Amino acid sequence: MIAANTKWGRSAEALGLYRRMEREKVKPNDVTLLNVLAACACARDLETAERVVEHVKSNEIGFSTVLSAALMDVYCKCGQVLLARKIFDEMPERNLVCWNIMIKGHVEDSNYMEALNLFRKMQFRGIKADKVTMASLVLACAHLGALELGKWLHAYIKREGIETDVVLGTALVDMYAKCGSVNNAVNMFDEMPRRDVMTWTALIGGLATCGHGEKALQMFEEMRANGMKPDSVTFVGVLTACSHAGLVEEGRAHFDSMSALYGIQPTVEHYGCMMDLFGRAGDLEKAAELVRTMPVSPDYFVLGGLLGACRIHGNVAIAESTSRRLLELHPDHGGTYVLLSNIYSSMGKWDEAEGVRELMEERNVRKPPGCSMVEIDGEVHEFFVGDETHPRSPEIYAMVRDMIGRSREARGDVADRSEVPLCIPEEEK
DNA sequence: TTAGGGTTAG
Repeated sequence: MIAANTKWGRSAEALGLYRRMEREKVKPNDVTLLNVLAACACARDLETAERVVEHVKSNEIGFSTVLSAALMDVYCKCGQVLLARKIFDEMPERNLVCWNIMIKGHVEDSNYMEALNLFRKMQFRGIKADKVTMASLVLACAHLGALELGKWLHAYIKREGIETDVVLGTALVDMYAKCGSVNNAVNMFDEMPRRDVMTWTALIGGLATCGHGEKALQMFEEMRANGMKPDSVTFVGVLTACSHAGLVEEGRAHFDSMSALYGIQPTVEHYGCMMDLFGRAGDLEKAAELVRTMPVSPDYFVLGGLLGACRIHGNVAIAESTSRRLLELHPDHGGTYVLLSNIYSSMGKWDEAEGVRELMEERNVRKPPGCSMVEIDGEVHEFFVGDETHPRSPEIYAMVRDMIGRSREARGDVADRSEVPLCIPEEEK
């Protein structure tokens, strides 16, 4: 009963059954506890997992490889990666599943380098990776923006004859799109023999954020023509495509079709996209009105996005009311202060800008420095804003200068590329 | 009866 409930996504019922066993003093065996841990992993229930650990210890059941793996997975999913890693490091025997759980755990913890490190160790020990290992590693590359590494993983998958099923295929589509390689994402998508909603959604969202809004909407039409039903996440991609491509009316129509045609109720994410749609298009009043009237309360993303739009379009009034709300919600978030102060200073309101900086000082709020990662020759380098200590800094700044120059040229902002500063000016650090 | 992988707004 516990296994079946877990399998069908009813982890609360599964955990309820385990509590009932405890009450009725029915002794679980190792298989019961394994299933309970699987339910804990689904429900992110650390407390019950700790009760299972106590039970294993006090009843001389012992931690088999499988039971330890299940526990590691609970720890990873509950954000306790170090606890999982301790079990992993102390295990007398590790099979492929253990490695896969730990690699995914590090990826979820944003520790992509450690995930890739484990993959290296795995190869060193002669353990063959499978499609599950690869999906996690490809995801790590997607987060890092490590295109060359991602391409290498793709080649490795082909060379080792690892099956590219719909999950791994979707991960590759997503990785290529997140690394900005639209052609590779589309090619991967075309190559796949089977695609599901997530595959289509990954491509649509990827095209949208890479600046191919029209193509994303075209794929959305193709998706529907293929009889594939979009879900709530698909619409986030569709609305992103509209806002990035400046297609206000299309965006509005798609937003309305969500509930009318598909019975999908818009969530805060979708309202965020709509706010962005109006904000990017320069209609700050409409963006602000949407934030005022939306049926779900706007979160940090929505309000922060509105404040960002105010900076782009230089709207002080809406910026002030929005940052008031943001500062009430998150008084120790440095980004809000910096953004508001930059809005003031960009309009020559130096006293107000200084006032915000002083408030920040008073409240002892710090803004963590912005950080970028750049991949050169398959190696990922991390740079902080104004960082000149990295040995490859001059090269990176030259690249950034060139990129900014090109985008300004494309927008017609600056004709002469030499006007773009080589280093980030002191005051922006 | 038995552990692992993919899509989400500024």
